[in-house]
Amino acid sequence: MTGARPVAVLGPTATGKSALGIELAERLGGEVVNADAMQLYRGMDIGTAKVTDAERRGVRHHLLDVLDVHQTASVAAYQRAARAAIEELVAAGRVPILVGGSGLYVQAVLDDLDFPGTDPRLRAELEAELAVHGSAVLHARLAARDPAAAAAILPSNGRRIVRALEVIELTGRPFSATLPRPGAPRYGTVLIGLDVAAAELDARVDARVDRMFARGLVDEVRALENRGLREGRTASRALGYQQVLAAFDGEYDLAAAAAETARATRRFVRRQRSWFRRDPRITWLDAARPDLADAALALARP
RNA sequence: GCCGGGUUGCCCGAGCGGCCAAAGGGAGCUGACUGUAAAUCAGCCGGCACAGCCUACGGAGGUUCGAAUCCUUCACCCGGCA
Repeated sequence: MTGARPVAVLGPTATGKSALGIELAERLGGEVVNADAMQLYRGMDIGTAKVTDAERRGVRHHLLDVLDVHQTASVAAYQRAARAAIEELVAAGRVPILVGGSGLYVQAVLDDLDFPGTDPRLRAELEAELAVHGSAVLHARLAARDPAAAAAILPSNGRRIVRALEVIELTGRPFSATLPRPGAPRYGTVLIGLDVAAAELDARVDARVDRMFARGLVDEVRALENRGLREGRTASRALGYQQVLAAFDGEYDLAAAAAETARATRRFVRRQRSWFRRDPRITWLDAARPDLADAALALARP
């Protein structure tokens, strides 16, 4: 019983977060809580580089495989489930290790984000309006009802405008369109960021994509297609899956799908960096350093 | 060997005498981000001593007040004829 604080392992994809998470869990007497939006899905294994049973080495993982591909993921639901899992672990004297690269999901757990409700019908109406009239029209409406939100959301960002209008409609209150500045992390969590030099990460991404295809991503996608992958708003967009589906549709061949996946992943890495970069609570470690686990451990229990 | 088509910025590609540092796309870089977030969206993207200048549209030369755009020639690529 170490009594160590919860740890969050963050950073861009392909830096080895999963492996470090398992190592920390072993050495701290903890369990892993997934913070990766796509690994929530059952059957999305190869393309999300989900850790296998063997790789888990007996370490328990939470919030993996909790959604079917046709279901739409939701940060709010994730927030509830992840917090519940963490609180249970803490109560049981186990150390929660939050591992993942979905910035918003991580922040939803560790920061004071309250997600107002949602209403499928209202949402559908707004989306229909968006499709017909365009985002500028909706933005004008937002400007009239919530000037602050309108100022923070660009007129071209239809998705965010729709959600803002939905919240205002539902709650009668303004929409928080800006992220809260990071405060003290919930549970006293220690935030550890993993990153590697750009060239090295590019190489890792290429290798990972090659491995995905070599290990049967195409078959995995085909199987998931039968389980409603195409109907899934979230899952069908996942890197690799999206590209393989496009190849099935004849947009390009599988070789191009692989190349496209690698490219899209690199873009994704950039967005992940720009998300995590501004969080001053994160202590960054070079994922390539040989004593990575020890360094992380030293941060976890000073 | 002859005839025709082509060579544009990191890549693809438009331009066909001035309004061209050169449309558009991609790549790259930066940023926003509260219920699809591996999503959605934005800015930058030849250089500099930056309301101007320099370099640049395969190479060299020429016509013109002015050329990526016209002419000559050389190189390479593609198609047709020998």
